[in-house]
Amino acid sequence: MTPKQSSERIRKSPEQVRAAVHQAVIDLLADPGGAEPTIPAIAQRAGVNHTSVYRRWGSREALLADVVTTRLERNSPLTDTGSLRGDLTAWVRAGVDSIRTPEGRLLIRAVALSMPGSADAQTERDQHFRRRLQSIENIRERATARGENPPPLDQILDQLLAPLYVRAIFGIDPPASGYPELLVGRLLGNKDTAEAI
Amino acid sequence: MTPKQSSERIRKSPEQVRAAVHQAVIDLLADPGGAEPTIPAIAQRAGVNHTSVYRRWGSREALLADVVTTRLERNSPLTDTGSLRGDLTAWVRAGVDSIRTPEGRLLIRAVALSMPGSADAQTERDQHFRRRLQSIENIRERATARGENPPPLDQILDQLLAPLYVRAIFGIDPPASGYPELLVGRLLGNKDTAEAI
DNA sequence: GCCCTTAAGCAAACATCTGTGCTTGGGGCG
DNA sequence: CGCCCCAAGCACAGATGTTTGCTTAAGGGC
Repeated sequence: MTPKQSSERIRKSPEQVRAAVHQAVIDLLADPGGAEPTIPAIAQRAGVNHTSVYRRWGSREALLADVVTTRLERNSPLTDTGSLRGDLTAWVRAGVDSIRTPEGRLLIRAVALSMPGSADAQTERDQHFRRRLQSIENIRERATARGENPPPLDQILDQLLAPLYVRAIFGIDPPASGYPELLVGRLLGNKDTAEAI
Repeated sequence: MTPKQSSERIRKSPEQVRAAVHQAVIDLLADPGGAEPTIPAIAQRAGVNHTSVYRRWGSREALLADVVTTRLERNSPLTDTGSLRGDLTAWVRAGVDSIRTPEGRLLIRAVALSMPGSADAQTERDQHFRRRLQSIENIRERATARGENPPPLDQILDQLLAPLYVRAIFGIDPPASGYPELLVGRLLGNKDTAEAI
């Protein structure tokens, strides 16, 4: 086994390719000046041949969907705080933190918008959305088990998820502080909390 | 001057080009099976030369923004109903009607997705958004002139505009009836004592 | 240790999008 | 009626993205 010289071409393993490409997507999305990253650009950044990307993922949308899914899988903050209000607030706070970073915003933008009207894309989009709603469903079920009476899913969609997504997509920063409490307060009613308007 | 035979090339007037291209964008967006329409595809569908499109609009984003703006301009239902609640309800109802049609949904989706992270695109996006918010601002100003106390713009964004946009983008149908009243009711309070909060 | 399947790398063709110089039709204006 | 300017159309060139055939390294199974 000759030690790999600097001039020696080394071939990445499939797992290395996967990791490098994922990281490259994140990096390029997070770059504020850059436009929509193309597959050749991603491949170059990752240091892999672009044909490897084409053959493995097939399309830009599939690649983005893979990255986003992996990413969201990692941070599902389903900690049980003991109350519906606490769970929802934590959930929103995680979302707010996520959309504060350019990377998070652009990931959401990417997944929300990368799928055109084609049929299979619709399926993928639905799956993404199902995942997001599933975590809310878990929170609702826990609340029901506690004897609380959670609002219907539609209302949570309108009042918690929608503001986060629209702000992420259009790049509108949420208020600096207290935003999770504000949204949840509007949803559940402002109880004894000293809220500012 | 030979009368224009069928084989004779006839040149469209600028206004005809504009109309044909706009219609082509709508048609291609509304086609469920189609992918993101490109400028050559749009031009071909419109029966104009693609260079005409490039020279007049310059970019795909600018074209889409133009179509959407024109479209939204047409149905700006800024009728004065005499009350803040009435004005807002009418505004939401127009939005709901718009996103019930595939064409309306896809237009909103298109304008949201057409702007990448680049700097000038950010400007265009802001302009689009400003237009939408401007009509809300008008409603707020009228309310203030009447002596009513309208909620801040941010709150209207979160509670009226965001649900509409998210439902449009993700293709989630709004409730069959009473949705405008429901959203406005959550914003202003469901009783007629609207100064609660 | 050897073979065999898998997938990365390479090069080249291929398709598509984007932009430019030029010609010419069409409508407004004197 | 005739001139002039604007913009649509055309042909072509350049850039970029996409796909394919082939070679060969890497890792697993026997």
